[in-house]
Amino acid sequence: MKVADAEGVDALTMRRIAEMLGFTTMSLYRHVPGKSELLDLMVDAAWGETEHTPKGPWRDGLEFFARQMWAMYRAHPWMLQLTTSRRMPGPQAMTRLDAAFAVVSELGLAPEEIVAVVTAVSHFVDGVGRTMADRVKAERETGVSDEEWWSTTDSLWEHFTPDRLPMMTHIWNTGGFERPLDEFEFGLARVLDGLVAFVEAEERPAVRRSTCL
Amino acid sequence: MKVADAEGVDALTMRRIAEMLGFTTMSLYRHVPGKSELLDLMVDAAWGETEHTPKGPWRDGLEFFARQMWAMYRAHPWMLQLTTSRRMPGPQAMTRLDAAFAVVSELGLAPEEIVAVVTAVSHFVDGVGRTMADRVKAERETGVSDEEWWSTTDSLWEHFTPDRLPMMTHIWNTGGFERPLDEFEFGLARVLDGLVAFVEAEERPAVRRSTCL
DNA sequence: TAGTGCCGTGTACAACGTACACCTGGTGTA
DNA sequence: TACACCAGGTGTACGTTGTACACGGCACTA
Repeated sequence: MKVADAEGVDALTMRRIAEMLGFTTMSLYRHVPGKSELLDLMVDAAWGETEHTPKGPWRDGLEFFARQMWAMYRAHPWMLQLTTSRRMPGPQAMTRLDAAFAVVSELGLAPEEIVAVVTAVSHFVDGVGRTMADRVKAERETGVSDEEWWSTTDSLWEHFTPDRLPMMTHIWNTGGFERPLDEFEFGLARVLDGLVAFVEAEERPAVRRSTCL
Repeated sequence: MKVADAEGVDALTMRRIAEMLGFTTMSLYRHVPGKSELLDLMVDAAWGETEHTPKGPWRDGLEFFARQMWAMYRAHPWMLQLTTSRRMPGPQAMTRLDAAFAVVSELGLAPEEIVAVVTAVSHFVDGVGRTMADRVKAERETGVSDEEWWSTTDSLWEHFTPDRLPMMTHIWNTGGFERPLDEFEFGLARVLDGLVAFVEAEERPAVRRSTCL
């Protein structure tokens, strides 16, 4: 995890891990069936580092849960480039999920609704996390972050801006991209507002059941 | 893209592409600098397949935008396992984004707010898409989907359910996992509700500017 | 004392992206 | 007509990856 945090998950090879531990590469396979299982363990270990969501007002609890996830993703961006090869969350992630369920359990929601509420929050955090992780990776790989990047952007800009992207040019010219709102803060507040509206509605809107897959 | 859709992005090797086109592997490098640029092109081509977001009531427009993204991700789940090596969206994605900006542009929002609103929706769709993509990948790789999977799940369940996961067991026992709500439909409605609340508020809540990175 | 696992080692292989040197046929210019 | 040029296709080769497989030593038990 130390390597993945610092140099990205691509730098995390079995040989590298072994070298760092002072053993040979193949010795690792005495303790772990393969690399993907090892990555699964890393992911669950990261979940284990987060704090347990406390009981309390449900909106605060959900917000806490989201912020913990966000902190986790910021500390370990590699989590978002991994496909969770197993289909179920690991035990640590399960524990955290359970606590999040508990927070919304006193609202009299149907069980599917409890799941849906927590899932909606997770999906949002996953989404922000992903673009954050991509940004981190791109910065590490290309080295430079601002000086070179924005200059090339400028030239690109002139290339296809004219009238094919009217709104973008307008936003660009009025500085909307220069001082953006915090994507996580803004989105989280909206998602939670939307959930409040759902929970407080006298008759809750029906939602389609999941089609298979 | 045909290969990636059907067999996953891991099956998409340069040799495979060349073979499919009837040329040798290295001939591809006459047309594309490297694989990652080719993947960038694929991603942007997928954006090009979606329909242009029409003008109209802003909530409908945003919903349309989200549904188009969702359809795109369902058709091309591999898009979500790729790290967009370049930092800017391609021209097709740009065009779609521009149309989405246009939809919310008549609300008198500040430019940063326009960006934030569209970004929030995208992040949510990204998040749902990601877990969907993982599920698709897992099903392809492990072959079986239900019969074997749920049986192993059952045994796992007995293992650590007792009292460490009270809410999960409760939800499990009351069938909350068996007939889940559609994650996309549910979440999208909440996110849009939250955005409506934001837009209609007399004084819009301040949001922290993005801290760098 | 012989047997039985656990744990670490070393070599080897297939698959990947791609660098590099080479060939080849069509086109533009003298 | 001659010739240079070069976009586009070919073939071989290299380094890196995950990991299969055969092997060696150690501790412990019957």
